[in-house]
Amino acid sequence: MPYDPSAFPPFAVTVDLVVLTVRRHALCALAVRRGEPPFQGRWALPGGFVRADEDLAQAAARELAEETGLRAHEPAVPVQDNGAHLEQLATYGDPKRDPRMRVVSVAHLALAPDLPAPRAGGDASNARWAPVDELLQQGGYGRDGEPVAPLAFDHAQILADGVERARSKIEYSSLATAFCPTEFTVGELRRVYEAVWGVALDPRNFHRKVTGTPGFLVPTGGTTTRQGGRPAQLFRAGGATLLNPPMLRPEV
Amino acid sequence: MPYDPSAFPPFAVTVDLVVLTVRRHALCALAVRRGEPPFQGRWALPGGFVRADEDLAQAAARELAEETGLRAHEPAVPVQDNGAHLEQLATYGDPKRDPRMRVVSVAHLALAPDLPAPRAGGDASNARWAPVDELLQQGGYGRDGEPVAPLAFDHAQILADGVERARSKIEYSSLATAFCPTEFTVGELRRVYEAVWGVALDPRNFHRKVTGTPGFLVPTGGTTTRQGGRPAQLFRAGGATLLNPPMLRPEV
DNA sequence: GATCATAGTCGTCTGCCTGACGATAAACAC
DNA sequence: GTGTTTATCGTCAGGCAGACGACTATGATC
Repeated sequence: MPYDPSAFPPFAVTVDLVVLTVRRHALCALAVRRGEPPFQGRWALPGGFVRADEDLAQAAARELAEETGLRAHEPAVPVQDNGAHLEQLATYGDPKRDPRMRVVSVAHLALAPDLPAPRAGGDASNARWAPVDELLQQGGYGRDGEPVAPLAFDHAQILADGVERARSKIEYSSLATAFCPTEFTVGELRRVYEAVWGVALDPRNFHRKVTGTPGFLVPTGGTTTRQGGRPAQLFRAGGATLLNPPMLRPEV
Repeated sequence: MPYDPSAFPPFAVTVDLVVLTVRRHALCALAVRRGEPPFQGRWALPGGFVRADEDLAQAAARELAEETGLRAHEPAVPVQDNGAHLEQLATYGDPKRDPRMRVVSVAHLALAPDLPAPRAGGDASNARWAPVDELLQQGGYGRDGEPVAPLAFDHAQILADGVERARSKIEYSSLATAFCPTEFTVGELRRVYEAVWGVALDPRNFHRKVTGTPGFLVPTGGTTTRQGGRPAQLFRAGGATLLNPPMLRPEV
């Protein structure tokens, strides 16, 4: 017994993705250049329509794979083998958020390790990793001095919400490891926290904290000297998803 | 320049509400009885279609007012004058969640002080406050011994997600005061935490904690003896929304 | 090869917060 | 008055976090 279609207004439903990674000590997000109006030529978050037979999480995972080649992991599953963490973020449905028609967008948040340069439809100039600070500053100037146009639609708000979610979630979950490759050092993990929070952390206290939190890190036995200096132990992400006690973001 | 309507599948978009309150030491949710198929006669969460010119938050506030008479407060605004806290919870869009057609539901979470009995369309027998434990137990028996049918659609999942959100959010925010009337005692606030978390808390340590957290509680100067025993100081919710340090849920 | 710079790891100390719990205070019921 | 209930203050020991000293193991430089 289908509804009478005239009994409710029809909506288009899309998924938009906040894909975050840490590159060169900076928190970066994936941005794609819009090829058609509205906001033609402006940067936007990747996204697309949800298909008729598709769950929201499936649609987000499909878009993520199309844009980055990443496979998505469910939130509950520990991150492994270069897959990305993917979770629902929030839903945006202001009647005027898309000038063409009524579009409700279910935004998702993905956390990925550092990746090779992205390709959007094979065209590298239409997709890039950009520091979130740069994407979020309104009407400012980028690192290269050229003016920065704000993101299309309400994507600046969505990105800001995604960044805030990531910042708070690495406090009490092991999600920071989603930014790291399968094997990583304590120092690399610390640089992730420093980039996401934008603060400097004491290496000694950080080391004590993460190695002392049960289930967070599992030593693999290997060592590496990637960063120079004394070789560091390698770790994998442990089974714990909730950290107890949590990592504490330093006061303002 | 509207989209070609054939370029994407049409969706119906609804808002569903998890309205929580604390009654008689139990965390309760608002449930309404369905008057038509599917799931006719079963209990469900209140909700309805988003209108063509309505934002998602507006739709949720409208539904909340229709069901309870409560006015909604934005998440950032301190709770006052018997308004309820209202925030977006999550969005549910499984293609099969409604057997009639493709419906995407943007669930919202509302926290309200103890209220008089609800009325749904004026009919009291079709709306009630039910303990969440009772609504969530699958195929069990209620307090009166009669069998409990599970909630309609995927509403058990939505309710469970809402309860979990509330449980974790009162840890690090002042949201527990949304369950209290404008003026309340430390003991009343403690009973809110005990009901939501389902644990017993030490009255002395709780008192020290909440009165010592800056910005959480503001004494009004009055006292009350509502609960019997020695008169207690009355407080209002302070301006702080984020508690630092947070309230800690006792270990399992 | 000695020295230096870099990064990692282990300890120590102090202050704060927490949980456990004793003690006192102010109302009501009998 | 005595008992009961709830509120409120205090004390004490253990744990964790921030500040920071010390030592280790590598590569770079002279």
